[in-house]
Amino acid sequence: MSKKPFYITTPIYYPSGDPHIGHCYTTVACDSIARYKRMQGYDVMFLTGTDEHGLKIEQKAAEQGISPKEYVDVIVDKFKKLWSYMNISYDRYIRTTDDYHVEAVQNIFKALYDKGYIYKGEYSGKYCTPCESFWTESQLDENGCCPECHRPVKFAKEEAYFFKMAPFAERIEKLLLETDYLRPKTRAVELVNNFIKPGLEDLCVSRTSFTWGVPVSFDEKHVVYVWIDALSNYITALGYENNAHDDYAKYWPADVHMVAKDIMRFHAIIWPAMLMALDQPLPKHLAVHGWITMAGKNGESEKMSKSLGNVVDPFVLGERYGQDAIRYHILREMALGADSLFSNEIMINRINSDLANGFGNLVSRTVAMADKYFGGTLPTEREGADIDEDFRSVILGLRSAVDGFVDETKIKQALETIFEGVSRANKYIDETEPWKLGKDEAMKPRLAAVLYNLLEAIRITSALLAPFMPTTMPKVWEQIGASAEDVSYDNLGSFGVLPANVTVHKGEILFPRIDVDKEIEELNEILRKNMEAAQAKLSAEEKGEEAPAEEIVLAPEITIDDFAKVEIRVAKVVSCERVKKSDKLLCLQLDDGMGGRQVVSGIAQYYAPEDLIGKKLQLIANLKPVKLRGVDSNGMICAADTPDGVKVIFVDDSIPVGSKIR
RNA sequence: CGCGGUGUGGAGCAGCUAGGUAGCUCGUCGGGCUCAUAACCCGAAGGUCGUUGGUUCAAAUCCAGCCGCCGCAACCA
Repeated sequence: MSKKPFYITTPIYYPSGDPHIGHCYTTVACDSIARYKRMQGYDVMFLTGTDEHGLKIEQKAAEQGISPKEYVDVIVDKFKKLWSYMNISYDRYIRTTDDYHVEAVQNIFKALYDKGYIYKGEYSGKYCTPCESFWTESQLDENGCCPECHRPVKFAKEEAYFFKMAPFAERIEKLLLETDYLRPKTRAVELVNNFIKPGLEDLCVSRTSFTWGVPVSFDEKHVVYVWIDALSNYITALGYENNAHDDYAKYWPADVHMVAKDIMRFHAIIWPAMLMALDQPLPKHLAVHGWITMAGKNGESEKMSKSLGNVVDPFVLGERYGQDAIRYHILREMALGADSLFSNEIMINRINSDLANGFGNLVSRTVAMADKYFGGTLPTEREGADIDEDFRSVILGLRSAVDGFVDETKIKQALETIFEGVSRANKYIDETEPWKLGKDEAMKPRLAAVLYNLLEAIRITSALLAPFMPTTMPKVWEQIGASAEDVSYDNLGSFGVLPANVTVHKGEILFPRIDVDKEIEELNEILRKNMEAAQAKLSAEEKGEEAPAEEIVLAPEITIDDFAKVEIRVAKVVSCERVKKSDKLLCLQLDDGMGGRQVVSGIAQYYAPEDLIGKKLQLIANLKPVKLRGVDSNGMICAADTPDGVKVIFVDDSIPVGSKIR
């Protein structure tokens, strides 16, 4: 009988910086599921990789004066090292720069074009000349400038290819609302309301503004949009539209794509649309998890961020507590959809209470007793008791419960379940009081039965835990004298698997208990140093950039006549209020010396209305009026973009309202 | 009136779909035990279940309004 296939993927990560614990989150979760399914006997394909194209990579490489490929090679190496360190058992690693992937993406793009789902059109939008890139309104920074270089953008058009999304809207809506594709499903409504109901816009799927990407095979000046490139990895890695692999028929459709919530949209909408357009089956599940957030100073959480310098280095943590402890903590806190709080304290407490006190200590005390009372080898004469029954049934119930949770991608619950078994075992020791039995020679058969039951419970719980903590569990098996066969999946459904005369081997402490206060102090010290280093680096970078790299690119030269077209006048703020239902807009009533006017400005994050009232400022007086969030705006006030935000240019109070500025 | 989520003992959460003694983990306190990594086991304290009103014999659970927090979308002339 051939094994059933199981295909699980992480996203392919964007190697614009070093991997951190956020990357570990998804990857460790997928690894655990992959290992569990392998244990169950599935033929597992576990895919991860890196998404190596795009403008940002091109720029990063340019900064360092190396080619994009050289740049990503270095970082990809770091990813692979981390995965190896964290014991990630991926079966295949795809790089979007792999030749076969590039070729396949070209074929996919061509196929979509031939089917009429991709057409050539014109892209128009905000364009940043120095960066040679288009940005959508929402990508622009808080000043309405380029998010990359923070210089002003202008309206421009370029030729581009588009992917028709509309034909798939209805099917996607059904997929999200009526199937269990999306996990957790609570987010489906949000997606449908925000993206599908307003009408799916055609997606711009090619760029001519940079070259680091997959060229469109039939129109070489275009490169394929990174998301089309990236999402395709899930099938190209199996050999779809290429000859490097031949696993597509076997593994597709994927059983689980796991992603973090920030890229849910692409996987929930664009990816299904692509597959529908290609006439391919859809993946079975999209498991969306939250972010690891750092517990901040005031108990507030902040997203992990490199610029904040609060990224916890997985290598450092692994060094201190062991990879499995890190894996355990990540998995144990993971909830689908919700963010999970990460702090040194939470992690250490978790390691102590579950791993050291709970599981580790259970192994330790059991093995120690077998050693002490029987010299390590149990006698075969046994005496059971009623009390054993409940214990045994709890332990034997674990496997099917865990199976269920793993299938639902509920890793946290799976682990909780196993640890209920661990607790039950610790309780069993108290119920049976083996230390008393040990004092009475006549009770030796009873004692042997108790210890044997405990070893069996450890065998079963440790085997169930092995997919989650693959490094430590084999050490447990060593200690309880279990063979590889003893801990196979099939043997987790019954007691009596270990040999009756099993011999234990007392070993090292599995999870040493951690001194919380001392450890937190040390970790905070490390964190503080990291922060300082990050800050120093940041300011050094800024300085470096501001001096030579500060090549301020000026807009094209204009004549004095051009300038004369702009009419700047002094105006006084009469009143000011926030535009309701808006985060960024203030509505100003100005005395402009011409009867007054209303101007809307996007500075609500920097100024409170009362900060402005009574002040004089510069007004672009002849700007074409527009409506912003339904409010008329007749002009624009002058403000400077600074690293600390937007600063309005106030005018000396002695200058009369209405004065022309030139 | 953009959309959605959420508000439960000190902390983090479950319970809410199918109303009926408020539960789990950690922490705190008391007790027990000594095989064990000062670990383990038992017990206790601690909650007007955001708020107001409604339905009901009965509401954390259903309905309506309000408040707070979070996310998404919009908004930056």
